[in-house]
Amino acid sequence: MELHKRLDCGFIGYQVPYIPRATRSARGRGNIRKKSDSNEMCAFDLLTAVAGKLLLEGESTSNSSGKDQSAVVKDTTETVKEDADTPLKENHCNERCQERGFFISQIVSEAPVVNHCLSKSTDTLSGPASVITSSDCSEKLGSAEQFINGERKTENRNCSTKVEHELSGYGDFSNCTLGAESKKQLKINLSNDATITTNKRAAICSSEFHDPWDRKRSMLVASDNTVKLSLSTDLDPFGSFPVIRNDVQLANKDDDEKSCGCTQPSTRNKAFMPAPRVGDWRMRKLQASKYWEVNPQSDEEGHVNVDNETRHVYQKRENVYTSERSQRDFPFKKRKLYYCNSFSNSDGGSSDGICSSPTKDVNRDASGYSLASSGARAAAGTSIPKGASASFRSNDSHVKLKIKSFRVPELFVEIPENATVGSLKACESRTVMEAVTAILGGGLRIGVVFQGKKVRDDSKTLFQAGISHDDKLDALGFTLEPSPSQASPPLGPEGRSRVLPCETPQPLTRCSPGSTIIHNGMQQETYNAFPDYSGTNLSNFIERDHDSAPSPPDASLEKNAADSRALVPVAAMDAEALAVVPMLKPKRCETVQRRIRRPFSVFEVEALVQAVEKLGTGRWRDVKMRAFDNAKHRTYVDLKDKWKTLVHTARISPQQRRGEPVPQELLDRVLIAHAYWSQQQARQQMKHQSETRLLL
DNA sequence: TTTAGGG
DNA sequence: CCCTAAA
Repeated sequence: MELHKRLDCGFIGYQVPYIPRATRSARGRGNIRKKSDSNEMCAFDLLTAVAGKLLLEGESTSNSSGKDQSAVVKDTTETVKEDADTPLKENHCNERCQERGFFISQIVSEAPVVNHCLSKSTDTLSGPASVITSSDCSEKLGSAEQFINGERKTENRNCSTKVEHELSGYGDFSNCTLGAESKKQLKINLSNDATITTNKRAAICSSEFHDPWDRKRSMLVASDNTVKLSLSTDLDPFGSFPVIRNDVQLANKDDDEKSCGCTQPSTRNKAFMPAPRVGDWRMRKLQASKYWEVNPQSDEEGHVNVDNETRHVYQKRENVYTSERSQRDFPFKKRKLYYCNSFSNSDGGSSDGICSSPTKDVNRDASGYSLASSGARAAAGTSIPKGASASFRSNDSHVKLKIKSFRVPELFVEIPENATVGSLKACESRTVMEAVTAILGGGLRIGVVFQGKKVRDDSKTLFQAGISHDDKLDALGFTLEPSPSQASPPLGPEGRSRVLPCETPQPLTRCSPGSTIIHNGMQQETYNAFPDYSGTNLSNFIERDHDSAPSPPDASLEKNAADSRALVPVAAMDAEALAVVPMLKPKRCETVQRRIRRPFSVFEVEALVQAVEKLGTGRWRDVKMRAFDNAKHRTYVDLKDKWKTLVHTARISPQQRRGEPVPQELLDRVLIAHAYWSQQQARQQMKHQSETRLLL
């Protein structure tokens, strides 16, 4: 049994230390498209660099709960269980998930500079694309709100460890933080006449990206859609919560050799399968469900489709390798495909399901936004208002952009309790690597948000878009989205698609961190669903939830979850058994929404009184079934509570009563019934007592 | 799961 | 309404 104990460890944040950047942007007129390029490359290079090489240290991230947790686990051969000093005991695991974390430090000097894309597009690069960094170093914790727009907040307690690199000057990155906690900034200087273009090409480039450490590209299945990274935290109306369907594989590098060369990419695209969830039934029940459209061709390997739901049928582990291999190859080939077929395929969210709907059209331009067209427009000299000439007075009319931080979704890792700390590190490292690469490796699109609105017209100059150097930096933001090429499987050209549910924790959920997915080696099927607050269906579900008719999505989810539960295999010891799963926001779990208050109507009171008169107090379940059977939102506890208050109300003077007045007649009946049934209860007790006495 | 009772 | 001990 012990073997199957798990440790659930949350991976909460990333911090990316200073990464030298070799490439300087070209001179000349900046063009935001290129700027997007550079942004993209910023993010991408940065993260890939991080993903490429990680040094993982187990470290507590709890900032307040005692020093015992802050000790770095050093002995990597010690088993977790034996390590009494580590807060990794199973019992505490769930509660402490959010307190524990890993800090990833990178050997900076070894971080290669990744220029793949950039160099590719060098020919078109021009402009003062200087990248300036400031290392306004980590302000710890609490700033997660930055990422959240309006009321949608998530408190991501993070593992903020301060990295205090100094500003490194022109053309360098310093301290980009992947995580909610830091406010490190990455500033980009753009000239004011740069144009805005969200670039597809960059995404394509990214798709073709080669890992500097020569990791097998096929190791990762990039997220298929809706990866949203928030770059501009304050302004991005969509990206605050990255909705991530993060199909991460935990492939061992070494596994590549082991695996057979089965490379039928079309046969298994588990990357597009949602992960099964196990855990709290209630949570599952309350999960909102979203749907992704995916290509139906992935339906081998025992994936069963029922209606709009996808079930997973695990196959034996022996098959995993094979499928894994092919899985890994899948994105690789897909990228190639897309490279050839780039533009047509990257026009935005054709396969986007509801999940991605909030942003799927970020880059969509009614006029089309192909590289060519925007380039042409730019070349033709997009008309500039006469007044705009002022902005060209000097080259100093630059718009400063800043990227406060990158947010990378939380990961949830499960590891056997008797695994060594070393394996924990190893797995975490790999997990993180792959997660990051999965997110970014698929390529990113960049959207521009100005003053809360998406700027769609890529051909506009910054000036035309109203982005001036006078503006506060905060007015301008970016959204990062997954490259649509990853979103729509190139295979299955007929375009038939099915809908996959994607779960999103909803506020009503009471969740424990430990109740998330448990998963084994087939990480292809693991995905991260981050709460997408902007999702339309979520609110629907919430509303539906407390009204009578069970909604189909709920039902499907339950089924799905049930299936998953049955199919989750026991994890083995090896690292492959580790899973990447979403860690539900701890804070939001705490902030379980109170049910909305629904005062009883007189009609309801009447029904209640009647039922109680008949059945008596103490049979609330019967009362419920008798009088409120179709009022799903009234539980028997509610009825009992209401009776309680009714009795109280009846006893107090009418002046003291509040709310909708209950007819005195009803209150009288309440008192009568209450007295009667109290008497009955007392009699019952007397009876019992006398009976027992007689027996004695 | 229900009941009972405090918060 | 929530929470939870106890049945």
